[in-house]
Amino acid sequence: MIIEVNNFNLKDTILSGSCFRAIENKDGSFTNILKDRVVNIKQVDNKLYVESSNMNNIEEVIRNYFDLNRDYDTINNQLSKSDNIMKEIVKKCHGYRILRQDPFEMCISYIISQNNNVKRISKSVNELCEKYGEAILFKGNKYYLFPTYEKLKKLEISDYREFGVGFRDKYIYSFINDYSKLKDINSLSTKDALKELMSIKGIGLKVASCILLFGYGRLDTFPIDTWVKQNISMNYNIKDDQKTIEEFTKKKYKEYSGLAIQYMFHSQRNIK
DNA sequence: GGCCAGGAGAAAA
DNA sequence: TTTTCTCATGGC
Repeated sequence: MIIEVNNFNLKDTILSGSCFRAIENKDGSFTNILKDRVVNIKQVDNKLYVESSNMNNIEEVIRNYFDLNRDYDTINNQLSKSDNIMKEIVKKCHGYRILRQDPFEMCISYIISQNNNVKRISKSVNELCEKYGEAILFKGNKYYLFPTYEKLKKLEISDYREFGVGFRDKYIYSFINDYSKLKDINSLSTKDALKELMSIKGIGLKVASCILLFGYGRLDTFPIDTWVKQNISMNYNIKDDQKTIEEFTKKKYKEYSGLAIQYMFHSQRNIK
C-alpha cells in the first residue's frame, strides 16, 4: 500500500518522544503498534510504503494517526508570523506532526512519564503490553497491542510494580477506576477537559495537557515541562514561573499553542 | 555511586 | 496562595 504525502517527515514525527512504542528498523522503516494493529512504514520522498497486520481501512487509519488530513502549511504560516524565533523553529520542524494516538494508552503512558525518562517510560509501557496485551503475529515477529480497559480493570495496585513504575502504581490504578471520565472529553471545551482529566488522582496539568494534545489532537493544549519553561523564559526574557509562561504562550500562539510548544521541544531535542 | 528524569500530591511556610 | 519535600527506580 502506498500513500502519497506532503509536508510530512515520518522519522521526525515518530521519534518525537510522544510515542513510546515505535521501533526503528535497519532498512529505515518504522514498526509501530497502533490501537488495533501493527504497522510497518517506510518513507521515500513523498510516498509512504505501508504494511500492516490489518490492512482494513489502512489509508484512513494512517492518515488519521499522523494527522495528515490537517493543513499544517496554513498553521505553520500563522505560527511563523508570531515572531522571528518561532519562524526559525517552524522552519526547522517542517514535516513534523502531532500524532493522534489512543487516549487510553496516552493516559497510562503519561501517568508513567511523571518524573521519569523516555527510555524507562518505553520499557514500562512495553512490558505492560507484553504481559496484558493481545499478541499479534506480523512478519514473523510477535507484537503486543496495548492492554484493554477490561483487562487492566482486574489488576491490583501492586500488580503494576513489576513494570518498574514505582510510586506511579496507585495513579494508574486510580485512573482505571475513573476511566468513565474519558467518555465526555471530546464534547468538553479544552479548559473543562483539562479540569476533568485533572480530577483523576495522578494526573496534573502537564500530564493532562499531553493526553489532550497527543490523544485527542487538541493543538491548543500545551504541556509545559521544566525545559520548555526555562527556555521560553530565556528567549523572551520573562519570569520563569508556571503562570507567567502559561499566559504568555496562550496569548502568543493562541489555538496552536500546543504545536508551538511541541516544535520548541522537538527542535531542542534535535540539537542534542 | 550520586544524579537525574517531558511531575503530582501533600505538607509546610 | 506559593514553596518545599517526598515518592521508586533504572540508566548514565
